[in-house]
Amino acid sequence: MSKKVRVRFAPSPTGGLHLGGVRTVLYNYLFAKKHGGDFILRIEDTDQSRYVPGAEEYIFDCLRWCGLEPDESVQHGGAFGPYRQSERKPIYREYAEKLIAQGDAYYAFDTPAELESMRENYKTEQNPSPQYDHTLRLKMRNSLTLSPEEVTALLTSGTPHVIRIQMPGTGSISFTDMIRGEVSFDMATVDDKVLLKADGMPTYHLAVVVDDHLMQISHAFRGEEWLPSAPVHIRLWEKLFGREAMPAWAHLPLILGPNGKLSKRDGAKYGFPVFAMNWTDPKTGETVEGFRERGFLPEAFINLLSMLGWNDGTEKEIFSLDELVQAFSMERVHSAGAKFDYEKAKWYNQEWLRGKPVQEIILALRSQFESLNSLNSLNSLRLERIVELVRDRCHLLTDFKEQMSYFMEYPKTVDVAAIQPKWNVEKTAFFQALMDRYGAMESWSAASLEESFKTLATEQSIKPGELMLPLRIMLVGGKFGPGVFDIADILGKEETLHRIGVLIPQLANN
RNA sequence: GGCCCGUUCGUCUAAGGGCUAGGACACCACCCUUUCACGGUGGUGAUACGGGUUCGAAUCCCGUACGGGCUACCA
Repeated sequence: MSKKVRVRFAPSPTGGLHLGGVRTVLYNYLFAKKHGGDFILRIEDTDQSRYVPGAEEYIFDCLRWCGLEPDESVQHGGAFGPYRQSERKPIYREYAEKLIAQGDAYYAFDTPAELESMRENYKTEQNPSPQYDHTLRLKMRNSLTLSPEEVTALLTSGTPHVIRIQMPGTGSISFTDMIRGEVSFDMATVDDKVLLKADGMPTYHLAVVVDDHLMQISHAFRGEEWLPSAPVHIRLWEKLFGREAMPAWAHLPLILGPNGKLSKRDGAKYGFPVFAMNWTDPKTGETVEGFRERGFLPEAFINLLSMLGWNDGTEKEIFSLDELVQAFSMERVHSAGAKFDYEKAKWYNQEWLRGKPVQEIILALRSQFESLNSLNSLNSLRLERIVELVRDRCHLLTDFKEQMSYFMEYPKTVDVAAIQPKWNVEKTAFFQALMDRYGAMESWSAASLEESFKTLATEQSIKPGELMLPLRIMLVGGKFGPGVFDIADILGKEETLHRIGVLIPQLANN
């Protein structure tokens, strides 16, 4: 029988969680759940120099928001911990030493300066970036070129060193990618990657192989940017645990920005979020906006991400997470990268907003806008009517703020210029009379307000069309929003009369 | 430069050798609407190029071009 499906994602706590990262998590998650397996989250904190405090918690917060909680992780426990790479340090050295004993790796004592001068010295026009590979390793200071005595002496004296894989200078290596099929590499073109760093921490290359083995990972899905280093990982599997035990690989297509691989800079540059949630770098204080704060619903965020490189073969585009789990298959994941389209992203959110009960929208709005929480229960009822009225005009949760603002307080700006040129004494008279009529009304409803308005207009021989816009400007402040009489209805008698009354003298005097 | 991956409307994509290359976003027009949206109807718009294989190619093969990724003691 096939072993249980176990997939893992290994974020590095060095910053925010971007679109591509969340999508990788999502596809891992979907595949695992579809096959009744586990989704493991391992923290890739090997590079201490870039480790940012708070980033680890941030990653979990993002996943929680998206509804993609791992089954095993630093925070959730599990049988294969620890899940933080820094806490697994001794394990990696053991396997690195094993490779050396087998003759598949070696110690290298080259200093950063020596490496730099190597790259400088061997740089040519044909080869601008020489690699530490089979053509150059015998010219460097390592356990291949030094005598055993020298090596022992350097080691015992505590000389800083790394362990490098020794890639063969001939032959090729190939594997089957679930998305791309057979991929093969000429081993002579692959360099001797560092496996264990001078500080004793593993590089990704060693860690991913050792951990995938120890954590019994059955499927390894990651971004396409890892494809070039796949031969190193395949080689490590061959030498350490055997190819039969190796997980199935899938290299996901990249999510592209307007210019190549999506970067966090693109967000600021083109005006859309690139991170799941706001991320503030504690070192620089710089904040990059997240989809959540921009007003996206998690369902929509997940949905739009899922469709960037995958579809179910039908014309269905709106999927809940549960539906995705059902419909997902790695066979239908694309091989080509997908350019992120913010306009379409907003459309997904609009669709999700449309299908949501008012109460849930209000709940989401309350969590986003503190000011809404101060409303009492009576206003809460009013809030429901308002949300129902403006929801069709909103793509994002944040759009509600603007759409609802004139219900909550007097309009911040009033576009008097839109009606001033056509204002006259007849209109002044009309609105004064309207205030009397409205003031005397017993039943305050949109229908009765409209009827009364039109009757008065007819009596005074003014076309209602001439008066609708002025009324709107008075109540809303601009040329937007739902029907004026609905607005007046919700505003209530007192506030409606106040807003009309305030503007009449202004218009009449100019 | 080298290695690897990729290429269908502007964007996301459907079509796994056989209808007029279908849908969605965006855009345009019209309808609805005495505002702005929503909605409805319709429209513009694509198989990168060149060779093969085949009765027949978007689809399979080769080449070219273009795009992207990698080329760190980062992931």
